[in-house]
Amino acid sequence: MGVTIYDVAKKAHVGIGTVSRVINNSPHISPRTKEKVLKVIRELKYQPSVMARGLALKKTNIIACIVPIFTGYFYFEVLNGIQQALSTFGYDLILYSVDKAAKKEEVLKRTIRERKVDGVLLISLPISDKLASKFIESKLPIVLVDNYHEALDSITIENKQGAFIATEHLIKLGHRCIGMINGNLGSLPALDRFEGYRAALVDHNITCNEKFIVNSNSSVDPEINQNDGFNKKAGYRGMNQLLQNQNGRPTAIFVSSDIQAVGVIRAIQEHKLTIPKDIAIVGFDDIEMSAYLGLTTMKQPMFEMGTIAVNRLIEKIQHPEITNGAFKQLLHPKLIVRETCGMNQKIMQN
Amino acid sequence: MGVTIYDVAKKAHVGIGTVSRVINNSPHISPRTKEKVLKVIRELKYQPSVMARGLALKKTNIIACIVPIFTGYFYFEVLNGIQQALSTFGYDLILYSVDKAAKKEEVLKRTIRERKVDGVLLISLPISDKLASKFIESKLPIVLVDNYHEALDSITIENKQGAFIATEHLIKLGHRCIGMINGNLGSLPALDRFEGYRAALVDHNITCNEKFIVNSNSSVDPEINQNDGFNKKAGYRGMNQLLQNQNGRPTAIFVSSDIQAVGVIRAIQEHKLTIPKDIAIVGFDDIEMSAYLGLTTMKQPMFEMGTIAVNRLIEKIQHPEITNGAFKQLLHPKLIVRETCGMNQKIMQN
DNA sequence: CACAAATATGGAAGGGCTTCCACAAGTTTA
DNA sequence: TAAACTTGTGGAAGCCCTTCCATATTTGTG
Repeated sequence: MGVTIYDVAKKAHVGIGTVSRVINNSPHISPRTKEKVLKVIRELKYQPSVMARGLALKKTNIIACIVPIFTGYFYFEVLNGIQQALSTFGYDLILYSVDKAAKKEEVLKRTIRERKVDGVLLISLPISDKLASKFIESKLPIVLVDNYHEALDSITIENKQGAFIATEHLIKLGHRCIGMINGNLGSLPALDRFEGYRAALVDHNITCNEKFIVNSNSSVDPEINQNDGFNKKAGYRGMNQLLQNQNGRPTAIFVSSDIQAVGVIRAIQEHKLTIPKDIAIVGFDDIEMSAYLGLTTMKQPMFEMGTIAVNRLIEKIQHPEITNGAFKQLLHPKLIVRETCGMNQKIMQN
Repeated sequence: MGVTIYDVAKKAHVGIGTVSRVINNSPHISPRTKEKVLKVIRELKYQPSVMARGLALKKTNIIACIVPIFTGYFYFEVLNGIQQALSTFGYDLILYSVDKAAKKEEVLKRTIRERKVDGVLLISLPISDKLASKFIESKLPIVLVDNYHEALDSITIENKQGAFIATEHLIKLGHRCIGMINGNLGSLPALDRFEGYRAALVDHNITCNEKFIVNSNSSVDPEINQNDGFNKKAGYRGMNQLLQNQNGRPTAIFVSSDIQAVGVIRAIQEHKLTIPKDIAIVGFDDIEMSAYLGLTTMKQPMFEMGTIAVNRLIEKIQHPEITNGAFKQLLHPKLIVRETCGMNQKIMQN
């Protein structure tokens, strides 16, 4: 708040370069001077100015994290992983939450232009080819989490495989009439999960009834479109829609996200049906709440996704020569069996 | 990424001061030159360096937001409000999530020293007298949200009043044996809510049975202590504890947070009891999920808290002469009646 | 029309750091 | 003992802005 490197230099009877070297742990400095300078720094409570350093170094020690307008534990968990990893590297996190695609574009472009951050983490948000190449050109490191682009580094999970496992689990439990409640097919995860679901049915020679597949494409209700349809309301609406079908109903449903499952469960209960007796459910994500709902689901390693992303990003910041798009981490979801699939009665532990 | 104010000045055949004035909308500039400079800026895609500007101005246009390690919609909502308000002012948000008290101290001290941010928002986190005066002394603006300190500005909600209303609602529904499941009494909100609960009972001449009051003080389980006991597990454990009581059970319970209520509901269901028939519930917070649980609760204006906090903080940044501690905004929670209290059968709308 | 006042503009200084070059002092080598 | 390296240190220059002061230009007034 006033004490600068000059004050320290003067009081320690050394040059500013020496002080700078001490701060930055430069090897070419004698232990004696180092100690002397350190002492003065302590006395004066000197703290280097982040701004000045940033200006000289063209580095901010901040990374930007762009998330959809967050309304889900998924982002919480991922952000927690990011935070934790980041702090071990001494980086700070600027958070941008964007509601609509237009704003996303604007934020991304601005981060490139402004150079306020050393790197960017883009969570669950697709990126256009044009913007992707802008990033490459600008040499601003970026890592995608839970989304994919050919030319950029990314961390994704095996959505298709996960959906396959989830659906197969229901099949193995004897279900032959399995519906799916999905998010917006325009999003990659939703599409992949749909394909995995279908593949499992095909694999087991089960014809899937198109009537029992609901996705939340282009609803007029903006709330339902939020987050690519991965939200409670979309689940609630989807399930109601499915249950209104007069030609019977499925005995089991694969729901493409746990958050939707909350709405699905609600809808089922309102129809006076019982889970899993009347309808069994498997979700996807394993958000914190899922254990309390007894929800069988595919667990995503969310926290881990965050830490992996940070590690890669820091690596890229430190080694700018690393080529973009070489890193494609694929994580595997894991089946967590609870009650809604009808296999266990109780797994909650106190 | 290279084009500076000098490049613009040269190409536009003006001085750097003129360019600076154009960027900053200084009034003393002729429309002609302004247009000329603006044109060059566009051509060169010039973007002022945040760092350099920060150095010259001693301003970063970033504010820090410190939250408990977030695992609750409450913070989501507040953060959303903050984000939204901040972006209208052109500020960015650095997020720090702290797990333990020691880290909180460290983060706070660091923000003061580093001067990386123009202001601080402290969410749901108590602050020591010592640190509070350090902030005042440092002239770094700070606003507390969901917590209180005499000497600092704060936005809190009427916890006591809210708890009173919630409890009274149960009383009015005919309940006479009302328990409470609370967070950690060491936290102000928990204490206030407890007082409100008791005041309501006293007001209606109901003696409260100490056996039916459970709080999550100092559990050995760190998970239960997290977030001052406002978490699912604490609710789950608390309810189980209450139900193990051999001398009967209350007919209604006031739960001090919706997130705990999730655990409470779970525990009740596992005991094969029905809500609200066997036990009625009223929560506190009205997190997003509450509607889907049919949970009657006290709604906190979370989003609004965020925006109010930002407005005040920006005001303080712009007018450093404003005295600290003069601003004490008290918001009022509102009763949202759903099903768990036994009053309505269904309020969910599609 | 002359001169004062208002307005517009250029650019040096300053903000606090890192880095590089130059040089001093100490050490090794032939 | 001189020459050739090492090692440690000082401080100018550079990073890119804003601001202030000096100067140039325009406008207004009697």
